[in-house]
Amino acid sequence: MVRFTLDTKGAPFDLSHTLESGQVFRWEKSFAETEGGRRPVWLGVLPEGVVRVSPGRNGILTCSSSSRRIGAVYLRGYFRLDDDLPRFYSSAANEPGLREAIRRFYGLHLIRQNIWECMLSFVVATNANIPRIRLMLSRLSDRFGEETKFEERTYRLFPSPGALAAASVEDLARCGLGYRASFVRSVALSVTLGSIDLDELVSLDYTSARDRLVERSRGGPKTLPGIGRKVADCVLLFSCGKDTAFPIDVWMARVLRRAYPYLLGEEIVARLDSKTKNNKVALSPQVYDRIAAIMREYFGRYAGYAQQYLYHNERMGRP
DNA sequence: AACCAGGTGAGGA
DNA sequence: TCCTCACATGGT
Repeated sequence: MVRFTLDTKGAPFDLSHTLESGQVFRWEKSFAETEGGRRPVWLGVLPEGVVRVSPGRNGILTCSSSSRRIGAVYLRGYFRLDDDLPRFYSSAANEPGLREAIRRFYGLHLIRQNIWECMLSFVVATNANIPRIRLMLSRLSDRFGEETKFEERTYRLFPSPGALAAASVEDLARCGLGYRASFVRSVALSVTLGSIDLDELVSLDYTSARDRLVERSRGGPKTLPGIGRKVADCVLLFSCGKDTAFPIDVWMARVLRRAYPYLLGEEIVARLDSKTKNNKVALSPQVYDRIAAIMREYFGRYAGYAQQYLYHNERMGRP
């Protein structure tokens, strides 16, 4: 067991907003009674082990972890505490759509998470809601992840590519994955066989990395089935540091339609208004790319951050 | 009890 | 190239 503290003074950081904003799915919140009142305690299962984090007075986080590999330096990188949020905030100070979101979720950070876990998480996330995503990932981990101990309790780490590649589609489906089970297996296989090099994505520019994730090889089968533009953008933003990535899901489509119709133009607004039989927004790859390009140009360097604030604000409902 | 969910790939026009 | 639709399953 390793105890340490993490000083977040000098930079806006809100642990709960960050962990509740739909980027990561293997953190659980509880509460502890202290002399100062009730405070949140977050327990996270990371690739290197288990960690407990609780925000205290003066922006000091009290932490303990199961591994020496998870310490203050690690979490500083994971929570991206060195990001210049004040600069993002001042660049958005007069932006009508963002102002409210920044006020409500002041201190929300993008997280830099493990690429493999992030990729699997958002493959599984397609056409599902967040509670269910958490359930699927927790079942996958319980069934295929390595055991680890922390404070007398056992946890299961996120399963490795090899562990999932070795599983049968039926066994994967038993984790409640539905039709995503075959995607999960194929993606795990591609990573295991080296058809895609995840670490390389970090060094590529955004467009090349996106293409690497999405494209099929010469009309052949996709190397990464289940990974389209939206999933690729999530992976690039939440795990590869591509801060101009701008994932567009149904919530983003809604807020963009409402708050930025003048940027999108009539044609795209009409697309966003049209629904399929299933009452879903019809976002073809081309329209997705056009919207993302417009918003990227509008928000610039902080497009990814803008997306995350707008997304979370929309999901939390407007007061 | 419908309707929805951090979408995608297959198949047809 | 474009559009439409099925898809499993748990949440709300």
